[in-house]
Amino acid sequence: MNNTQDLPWDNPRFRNWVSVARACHAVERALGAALQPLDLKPAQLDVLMNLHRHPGMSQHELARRLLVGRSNITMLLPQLESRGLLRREGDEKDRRVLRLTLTEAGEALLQEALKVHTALIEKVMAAFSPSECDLVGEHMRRIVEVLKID
Amino acid sequence: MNNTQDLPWDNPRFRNWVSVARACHAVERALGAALQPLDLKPAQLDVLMNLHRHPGMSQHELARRLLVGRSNITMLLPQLESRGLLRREGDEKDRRVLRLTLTEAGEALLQEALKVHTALIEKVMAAFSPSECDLVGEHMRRIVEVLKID
DNA sequence: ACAGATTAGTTCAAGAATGAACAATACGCA
DNA sequence: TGCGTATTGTTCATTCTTGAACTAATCTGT
Repeated sequence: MNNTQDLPWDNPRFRNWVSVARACHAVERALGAALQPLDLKPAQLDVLMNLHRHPGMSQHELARRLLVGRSNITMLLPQLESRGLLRREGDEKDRRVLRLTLTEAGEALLQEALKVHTALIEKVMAAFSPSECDLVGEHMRRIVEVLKID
Repeated sequence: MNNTQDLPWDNPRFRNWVSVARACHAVERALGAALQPLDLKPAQLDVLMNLHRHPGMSQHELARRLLVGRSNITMLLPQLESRGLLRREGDEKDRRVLRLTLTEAGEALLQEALKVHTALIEKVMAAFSPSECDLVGEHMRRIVEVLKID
């Protein structure tokens, strides 16, 4: 141990954010393992979840929502499309954009994956009381907003 | 919007964890951008931070602490070593392990990077009161413990 | 109407991260 | 002592992600 310098580990915000980041990393890893039987990666599940909630999204909208590059979406979608989980159809009005929707198979797989995902999160968040849980969520959503402005 | 199914978005734990994950992702991305002038990636900063706090760590210990594969460490270290930021020296007792320590240059660069990192986190965590902040940190550390057992 | 600037999506090469297979070393127990 | 097992770190092939350059389509201002 080395604390002779003026370092930020006794700064509560710093120390606790580091813990948040570690926990996220750990949960992401656990989710990847838990999804293996469904042959889905966390990034692919994110796509399915977003398309379920916002059917008809464009690829660009999806990329922004996932905080990811547009090219990443381009690389990600064909895997899912060829598995018959989603459809890409050209927009009539604007022929540059492709509208994305889940197929029946996509919805069905999403349901299975969400069972796994929910179970993991329930386990991990069990120690949060409802009010703590909502408080944290509110703060986190504000963080994303603050950084979006940057 | 599509909420005709029995989906977990009205489950507070689920919805709020998703927000946590998004915020982490956003902060990671912002950190990457902020560290660019120092020619450091977030993963490399993690290495420096851990070696500062635990000098003489082995690569295996470092990998476990970062929740990362050993091979990742093997790929990561030469970049930092060749920049003169850390030393790898064989352990006398056990000739399999390599002990890792920061050089003066490594400590100096770490100080610079921590200024950037701390400033970002301060900005992002500004809305947390001290007690909220500690509460969240405690929960997150417990999450990592829970998953470590798995 | 039309030249210039924007925007959506793709391609491609480069950079990370992963896991399985491997070499060298250490340990444990007869 | 010595044999079988653990562990440490490396290598390598594969997969993911990224950002810059590119094409096609749309919008804007005159």
